[in-house]
Amino acid sequence: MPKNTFFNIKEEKRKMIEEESINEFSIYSYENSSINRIVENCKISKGSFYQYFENKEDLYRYIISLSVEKKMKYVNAALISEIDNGFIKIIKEIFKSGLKFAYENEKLASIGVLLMKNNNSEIYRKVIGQNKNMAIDFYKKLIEIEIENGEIKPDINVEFTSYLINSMMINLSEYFFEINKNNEKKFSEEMLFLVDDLMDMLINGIGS
Amino acid sequence: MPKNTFFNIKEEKRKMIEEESINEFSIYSYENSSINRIVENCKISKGSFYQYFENKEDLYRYIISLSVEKKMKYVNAALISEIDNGFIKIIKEIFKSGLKFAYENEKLASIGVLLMKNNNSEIYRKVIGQNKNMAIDFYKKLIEIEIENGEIKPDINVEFTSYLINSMMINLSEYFFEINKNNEKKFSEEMLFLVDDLMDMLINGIGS
DNA sequence: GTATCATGTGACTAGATGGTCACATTGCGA
DNA sequence: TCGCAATGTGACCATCTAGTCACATGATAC
Repeated sequence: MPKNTFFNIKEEKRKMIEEESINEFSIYSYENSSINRIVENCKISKGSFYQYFENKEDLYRYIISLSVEKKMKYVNAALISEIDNGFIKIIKEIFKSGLKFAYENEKLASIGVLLMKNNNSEIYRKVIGQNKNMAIDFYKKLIEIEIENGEIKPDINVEFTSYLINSMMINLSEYFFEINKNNEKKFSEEMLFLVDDLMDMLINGIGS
Repeated sequence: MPKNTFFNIKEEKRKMIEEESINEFSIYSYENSSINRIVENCKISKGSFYQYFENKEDLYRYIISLSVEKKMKYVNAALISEIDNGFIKIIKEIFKSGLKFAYENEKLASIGVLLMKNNNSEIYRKVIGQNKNMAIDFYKKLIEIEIENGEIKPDINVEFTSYLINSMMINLSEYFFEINKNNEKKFSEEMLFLVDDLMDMLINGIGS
């Protein structure tokens, strides 16, 4: 966590540091990011920076925590409202809220994507660590329940399917970013139809 | 391309340099890899290295070309033998040959994975560049043909589905690596069943 | 006015990096 | 044995990195 000094400085300055850090980490991976660049963009001195944060990792973890906190606000709302409505509805809402988060917090989302991609790095182990399979395990439980309910084929490879759904969520974000980048389209319900397409594919397949 | 000198040196030495470079790039991304480390591991001098290669990029492109060439040998064989057997069979064989390549050339495959992950880096643009969507476009054509043949639903999102299949191939490799790492299982036909599972999911869905 | 303490500063360190270059060694043909 | 060209070398350069530290400035208390 940042030192107390960081929370004592003027809010304007604090926001500036947060903003520039988010910007840096949304462009560069942890390893390739640069404290020098951040302090230069913030127009604060190196010495000041190290009075606010223990080190680079301290700053990174703080920024990640901001991102996680914000994303949780989106996803939790979806989870709570759909918890009793079965697999498809829950997954759909998780995906949609994930997309919405990514659209409304492009840089924070990008930081997450970069971290997830670098899943062999030391910082990944440190930051994600034992929570690595949290999402996958969650999907696994949902699937198992739905198999019992007779909604999902009992002979599918649950482990692999959970992994795949998790990957799809990540891929979906990337696809979404790519479309958004090229087309300059505004985010709309139309974009969320992608989620419906995806879930339809997952449940019913593409074969006719 | 490497300079002529590189192809003049003793084969033993050349193989050594190739091997150590493959090792380095399979662990570190292009940006994080180190020529210093490579020459140290090869026990050649820095000066020698720069008599073989123009620069770091030159070496990297060469190693990538080795990897692509080898992978093509696997995939092309599959393509040629299955070209007339329809979408499912072709995709299955591409996936299977991809897995086989990854298993038998773990480090080369890892280099490819690292490059694909860094799809925002300068080196990605340089090396992959305009071939970025080659695989996706290929899947797109296959799907369109199969829609005409009545084998695939005509109302699916072709663009998105192609993208997804491409992602699946990448995810599959990663999943495969992860399983392989943890279980110390030998590669077997059993592993290839994953591809069958995946394709069954794609065609028929997981719903019952 | 002075003492004290929090905050701000940027030159500096040690360790990397990719790449260069003057020079040393080797091999080979005459 | 000489001469020349190909190959090999590692100290060195400029440039980057994260992190430190002696000092400067500012604010508050008395």
